[in-house]
Amino acid sequence: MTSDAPAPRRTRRGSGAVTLHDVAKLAGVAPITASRALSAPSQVSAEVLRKVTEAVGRTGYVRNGLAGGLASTRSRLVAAVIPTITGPVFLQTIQALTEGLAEHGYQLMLGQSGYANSREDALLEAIIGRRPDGIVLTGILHSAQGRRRLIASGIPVVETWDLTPTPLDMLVGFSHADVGRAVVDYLRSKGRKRLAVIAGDDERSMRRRQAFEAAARAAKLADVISVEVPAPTTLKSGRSALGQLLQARRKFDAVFCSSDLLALGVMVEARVRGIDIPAQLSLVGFGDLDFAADVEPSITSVHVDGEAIGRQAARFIIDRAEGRAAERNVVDVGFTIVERASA
Amino acid sequence: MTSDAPAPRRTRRGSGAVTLHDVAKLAGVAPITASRALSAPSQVSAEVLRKVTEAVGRTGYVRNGLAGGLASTRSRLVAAVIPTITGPVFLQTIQALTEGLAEHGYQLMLGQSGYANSREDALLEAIIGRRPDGIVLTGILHSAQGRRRLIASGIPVVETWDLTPTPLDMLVGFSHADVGRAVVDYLRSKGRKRLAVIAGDDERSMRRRQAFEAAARAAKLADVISVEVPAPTTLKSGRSALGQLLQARRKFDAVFCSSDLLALGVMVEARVRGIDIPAQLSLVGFGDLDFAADVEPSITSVHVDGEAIGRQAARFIIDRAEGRAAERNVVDVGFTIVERASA
DNA sequence: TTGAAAGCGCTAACAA
DNA sequence: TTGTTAGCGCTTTCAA
Repeated sequence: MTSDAPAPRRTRRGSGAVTLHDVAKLAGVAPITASRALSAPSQVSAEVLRKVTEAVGRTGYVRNGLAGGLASTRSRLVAAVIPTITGPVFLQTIQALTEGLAEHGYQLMLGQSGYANSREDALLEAIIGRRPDGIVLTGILHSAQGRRRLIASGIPVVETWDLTPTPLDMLVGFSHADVGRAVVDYLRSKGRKRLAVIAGDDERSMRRRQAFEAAARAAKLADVISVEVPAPTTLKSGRSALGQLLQARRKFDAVFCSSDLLALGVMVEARVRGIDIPAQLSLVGFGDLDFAADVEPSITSVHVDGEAIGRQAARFIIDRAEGRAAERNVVDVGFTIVERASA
Repeated sequence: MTSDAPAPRRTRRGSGAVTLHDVAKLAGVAPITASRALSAPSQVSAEVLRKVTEAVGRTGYVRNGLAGGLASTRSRLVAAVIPTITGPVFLQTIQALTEGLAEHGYQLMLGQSGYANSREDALLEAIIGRRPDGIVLTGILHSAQGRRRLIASGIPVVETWDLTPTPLDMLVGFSHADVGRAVVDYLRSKGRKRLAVIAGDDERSMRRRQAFEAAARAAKLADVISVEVPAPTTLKSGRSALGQLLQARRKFDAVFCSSDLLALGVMVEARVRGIDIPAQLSLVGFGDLDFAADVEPSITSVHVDGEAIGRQAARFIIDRAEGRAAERNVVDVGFTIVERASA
């Protein structure tokens, strides 16, 4: 048998992995049929399904998502942008998001923007270039150019952990201003009148702080004493912030911290200085991290359901990707003040 | 002018985004030339570079990474698998990894395997399907099938936070057994003789614990009293574990905890029970989290440079992806015991 | 229910 | 230095 087929003039070898083509050949069907057997089994006869499934098993075939994404313009990739993974605030959200996505075959890409807007534009470009089916933003998008680009890309966006009046697209969060006001109410109900606040210098902490200050003013309380600390907040900055508050030489009987870590720092420092919490000083944290309930005294904290935020964000994006119309684009998950020993 | 070109028989509309083709046309060059201008500017004349850059600016072109990845079999995607993002241990590693990758245009995909091996196989399939240029494993890969699959995929793998004698591929970590032994030495040098340990039930914590117990035995100390707590460890489980140790009604003058969170729990519980740390009880944590230095008393802890691990993992993968031969496949980052007030 | 053809947007291989 | 051609592996469109 002479082979007089022209020799291939160029060869390009791919990854060498098993392709759908191989599976189809082994199963004795066309590639497209094998494709359907895998992605829409109901559209295919039982016999074909069997043969394809068997061929997949024998070859160890794993679908090439890049090729699939290119062909279908659905990458099943979702990007999440957070300021930094080291801050504990968003972790539950990211966890729930990852899981919610994984259940539907979507994979999370993680990007860190930093608390400054330094890397933001580059990050956004890298993300958009991967053609994700959605982008989840936690924390503000600083750069106007970035916002424009995102909108121009047409990629569904979910902003989280906030409730802006002008969402880019979809939104899951709660009102930080309401938190500030609610904590004032709470402290007043405990008979506290001289309020202080320790807050990170990130956008949202500042919003809580401002509302806190305004509410105190509205309630005719003494001016709130404020200390600003750099984000991300730490136990250490909580300690030194309490020191600063004391130096101000104005009395205060309650402190609202913009994170539980700060609150813990205040607690440590207060003990060192012989200040009794809650007798002399009420303490309210934010975030209701795991440990808040288990330190002594336990920390009263503003609880936010970060998990619900992540789950809802996943749902938003998947619904959009699968072409389901959403009933609404904004979800307010609210918050609660969990009363414990510290206040 | 009659157009008698045959009408296109099928049309398929892509994402609608600007393509390299558009950019090339606008710049008056061939697509491949535009491609080179963007990915290897040095291979292109200044004039071409200028025209292409301008065209990119005017169109807002963003490269389609899926298409590029498919064509070049280099996705510039790297997957990281961690047990859960909620445990604070790996965060610094993930952060450094993300950053190290981003600097070179690589993007991180995050997967959570859970501490059980439940989702592991599905996760691995989802990851391999994305054809990442590398996979970073933090935490053990339980499933044998998973390991086989990973190897079969040919994707570079970096295992981290450990030093196994039989790495799948590349490895950055330190010896957990050495940690256990070093802590025994340390406590002995402080005159402690009756040791206890509180350890999470994950693979590596157990390895530290076993070495700790063995070293105590080798040093002819009394048998170590052990309490095992479920991973991920919490402050709460640290508190109750101290309670359990005390119930054992055997004296002990030092506790080694498999995480700083556990150690903090022990500290809280000890204070509640009137046990003086470090006078009556020495306390050593693990991880040297942020807060360890700032609580009262500060916590002596085993410091591991999680950041270095992440950076090295990024370097490993990028070197491999760019075809640079590595000098070595295993890096031991070691650890140090940071002496503080608690021991 | 199955298949043939075309092409998603890019880059490797080759040629000029 | 630039361009031509041919895919990468999959899924959409259209047809049977």
